[in-house]
Amino acid sequence: MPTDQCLCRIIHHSRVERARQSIPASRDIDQLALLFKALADQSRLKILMALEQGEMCVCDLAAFLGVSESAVSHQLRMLRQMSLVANRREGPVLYYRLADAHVSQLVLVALEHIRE
Amino acid sequence: MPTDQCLCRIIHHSRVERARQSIPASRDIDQLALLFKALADQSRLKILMALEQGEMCVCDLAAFLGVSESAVSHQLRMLRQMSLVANRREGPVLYYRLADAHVSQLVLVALEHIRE
DNA sequence: ACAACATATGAGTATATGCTCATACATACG
DNA sequence: CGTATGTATGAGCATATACTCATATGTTGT
Repeated sequence: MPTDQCLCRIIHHSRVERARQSIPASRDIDQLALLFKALADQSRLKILMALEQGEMCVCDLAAFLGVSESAVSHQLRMLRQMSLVANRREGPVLYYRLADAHVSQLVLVALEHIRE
Repeated sequence: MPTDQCLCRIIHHSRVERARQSIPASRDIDQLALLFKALADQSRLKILMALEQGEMCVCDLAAFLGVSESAVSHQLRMLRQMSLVANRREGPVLYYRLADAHVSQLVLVALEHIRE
């Protein structure tokens, strides 16, 4: 009988310890979860994928998604907070773009995964 | 005055068209959102990062996270549905492991992003 | 300074998510 | 077989999320 066996409450202490020591700080995990949350929505994903083709203003994105500009603005706010997009003002118009290369990378790897 | 300007409802049609044509199928976006949803939770992230150190059984994970085994089981189910983890039975015990390399990759890129 | 446009934000509401609790299933062992 | 262990699942509830609507902000042109 393997002493290793899990008899409910008698667990593999060494594995639990190993996991405890390897895991990033709780603050980082928090941020990770927020980042993935920002990506976990169809509309926001569409926004990001649209922006891979070049910058667009809020009403472009609203038209593209077929939703209200207010809704888009709320979503852009979340994407901005997670540094996924950045904007540039030209007169009264705000042009949004992808903030950095990580965004495309994440979407790319995720696409590979679901198409495996 | 740039003809390009966004006068509310008069948008950059060409950009919207370009975005429309470049975007993946709606079904793929759906799957992407589900995948990121699965990653958008502290407990599930901890599970995945723990499993990078090697396979663990359900009660290991429950002890590690400090939550009920039922809660872990629910979360593992979601991770399984998104093919993020796989399991192996040894007697009554199920050992979980990461399903493929994409998982680590996604977490790695995401960590880079939040630490930028 | 005022009006109009582009966008942002806050409050409120409907739905989705993550847990708990109870129960069911699968395997091992006497 | 019946019991115990390990895990899975379903229903129900508390909280979080995404939208709408109303309002605020910032910019331009007159």
